[in-house]
Amino acid sequence: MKIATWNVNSIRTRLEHITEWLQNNSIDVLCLQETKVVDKDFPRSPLEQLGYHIYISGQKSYNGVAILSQTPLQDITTGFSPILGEQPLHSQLDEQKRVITGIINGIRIVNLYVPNGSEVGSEKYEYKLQWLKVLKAYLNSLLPTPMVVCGDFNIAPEDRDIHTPEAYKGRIMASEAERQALQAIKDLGLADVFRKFTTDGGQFSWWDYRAAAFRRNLGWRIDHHYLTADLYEQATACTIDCTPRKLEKPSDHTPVIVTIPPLQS
DNA sequence: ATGGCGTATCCAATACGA
Repeated sequence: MKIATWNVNSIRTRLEHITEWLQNNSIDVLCLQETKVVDKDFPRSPLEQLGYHIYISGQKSYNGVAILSQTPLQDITTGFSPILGEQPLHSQLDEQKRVITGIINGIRIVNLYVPNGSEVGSEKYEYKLQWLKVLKAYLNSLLPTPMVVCGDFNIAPEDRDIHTPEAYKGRIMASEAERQALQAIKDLGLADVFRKFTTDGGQFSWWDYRAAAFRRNLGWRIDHHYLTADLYEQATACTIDCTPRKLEKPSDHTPVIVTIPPLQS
């Protein structure tokens, strides 16, 4: 079973890239971020025609997540509140549509669009750290079900995940507090499955649109799959597909795919 | 230090991303 994550930076603008990519790759579950569209305007039919069931949580202009699955998902919920309870903090964080989850073959898929954070020390940075703290509680509540937690984390876990780490030391997506917040989540029993297969640097999932960053491979690896121990052991591959990033008018991110055995006992 | 590019929106100039 192949589970992919892809920040598409507007699903309406990227629709042809997405349908073409799905036709060329046997993807069972696709987790999308930054769909940037309200639910009533989500382009369902072109994706349903490819056999996908569609689960969405969108908003106008910003954020928005979706799961496409060849098999129907169970227990779909969106946001923190259904799992953590209706508290003011959770409701407030749920105004931005960044979380959707469901179960397939006994595996819980969690699709996340972690806040960007803008700049270290900014209000948005504090929001990001608070959001990550709530995310940890959210994921803890979902355990011990086997999980694939994937999405755009907007954090480079290590220096080898950044093209020029010394230039970004302590900056947004590389700061110590962000990395510690991510580590606290991993300490629940989740592991970055890309690193099971690849220790190299220079492996990225996002490249700035500016300064010909993609052509020069000046990127960051900020799109990840975190797996519970059982699934991590069973995973047979995790690959970054740079093909869509080469197209005309691409997303600034490219898909990352994990392969795990089809059925869980 | 800034902007560099791209997307969305009250379609023009601004917010936001990473």
